[in-house]
Amino acid sequence: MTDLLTRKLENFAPLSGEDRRFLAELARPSRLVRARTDLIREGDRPNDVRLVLEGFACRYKILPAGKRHIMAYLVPGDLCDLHVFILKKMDHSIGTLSACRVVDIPRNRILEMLERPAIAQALWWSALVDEATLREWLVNIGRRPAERRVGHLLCELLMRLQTVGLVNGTSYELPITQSDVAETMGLTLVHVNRVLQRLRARNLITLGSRQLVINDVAALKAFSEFDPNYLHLDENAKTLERC
Amino acid sequence: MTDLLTRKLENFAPLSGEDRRFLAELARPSRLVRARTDLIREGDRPNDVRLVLEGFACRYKILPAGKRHIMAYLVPGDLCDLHVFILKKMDHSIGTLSACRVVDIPRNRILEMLERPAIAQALWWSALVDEATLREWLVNIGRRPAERRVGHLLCELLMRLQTVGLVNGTSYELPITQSDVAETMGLTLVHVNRVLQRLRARNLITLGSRQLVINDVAALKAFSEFDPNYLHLDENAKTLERC
DNA sequence: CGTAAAATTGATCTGTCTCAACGTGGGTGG
DNA sequence: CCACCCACGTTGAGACAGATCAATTTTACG
Repeated sequence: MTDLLTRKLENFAPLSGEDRRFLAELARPSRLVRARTDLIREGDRPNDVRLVLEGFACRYKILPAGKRHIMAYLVPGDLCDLHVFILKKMDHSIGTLSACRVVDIPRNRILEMLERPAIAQALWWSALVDEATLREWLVNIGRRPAERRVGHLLCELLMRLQTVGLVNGTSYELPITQSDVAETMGLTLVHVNRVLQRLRARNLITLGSRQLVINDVAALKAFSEFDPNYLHLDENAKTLERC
Repeated sequence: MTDLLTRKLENFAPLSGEDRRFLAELARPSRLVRARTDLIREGDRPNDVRLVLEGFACRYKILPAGKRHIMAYLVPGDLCDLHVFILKKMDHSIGTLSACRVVDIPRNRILEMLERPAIAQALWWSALVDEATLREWLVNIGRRPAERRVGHLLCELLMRLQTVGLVNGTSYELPITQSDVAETMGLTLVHVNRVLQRLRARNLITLGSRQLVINDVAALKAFSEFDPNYLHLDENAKTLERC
């Protein structure tokens, strides 16, 4: 439960004991945020970086017609806005989906982090994986039919939550609403509902009361054309290169 | 025509004369690549960074069904794969759409670039803008009907090509195929054709023989819900912050 | 000039949306 | 601790944007 960030970053770069200690201390003053609350809004200039410890948050934009589109999920261990040091204004908002525990990490803390080579490299890795994920989502939404699209999302979350130890066998907590899924996939909530029923009917998943069970992981992955290489999880660099 | 990269980066960070000289020299040994040719493929481990000087290239993935999806356009002045130093394997391919002039910049050249604070900052800015563009595309594909979707793309290209001086008034060369547009927008080539006709009928654009004229920029932007803030062009930082 | 790539047109089909109810479970105030 | 209530999930019927299939015309170019 503790040290999710460490756990996640270690997936990529080997960290020293001191690195680990440093990261563990980051999570010190955390706060609770209720569901459906904005952490930062489009147009704001961010002052610090947020780290999610518990719960699901998301990046989103609101369209002129008032509809929300979700562009990324932030799950425990995820860090937002390393951008802080470069871009002046947020071009999108970040809000919680479920109740969350978050930490606000001030700028100078981040600068200290970036001075530790292993952490810095792992942080860039994480930023690049976020970008790769965006590309995969683009393909997912652009090209796959609704059923595969939703299946793909469930597979991705399985992998991501696994890296922070939030998966029990083949099951994880999914504290979001069907309407959230709809706003993520560019679908209607009505259609998401039917799609989930069809995934259940195919005996691929069991979903109820915020708990997802993937009945047959290999089958769901195959069905959803899920190829995890975009998550770059197998690149546990033993070499420390320059950042 | 020369120094597109300089021109682009200056949009964000003020560069010294020496910075400019440095960037100008980068483009030295350039090569021509014919249309529809891969520059690098999914699975490859990149050795150097590519810079596009002329023509259009794109990032793409091929789906199991054999269909290609384009996830980004690379236009003159665009740099690919700063990732080189972090990620081991390409999770997507890059290929030319039209004939292109490109430069291959070796690793050590890049390291030298990153040692120049102004250039380094501008480079990170550019990477973050690429990511923001991906998010905007996600919304575009996920939520907007075909006509607006295509209009949005044309507006974005107008802005991006403007920053490198490739726009004449309100017109620019668009050396890509309707089928390329289809593969970018998650639409059918047949439907893209009809959409373009409708945009012409609305008197928003004139398009023929690789040349696009936007008849009424304000109208097209409004119609396409185009808000350029995600390109972060107005942030000509006069301050040099730490990277 | 000939030929292949690109653009265009027409007819039909379908996945997803829209609108409109209705069911349900878990939290909260009385 | 029960009853109410509201957010969430579910179901049905009908409409439509965009897909598919299949030609045909136009353009670029060797």
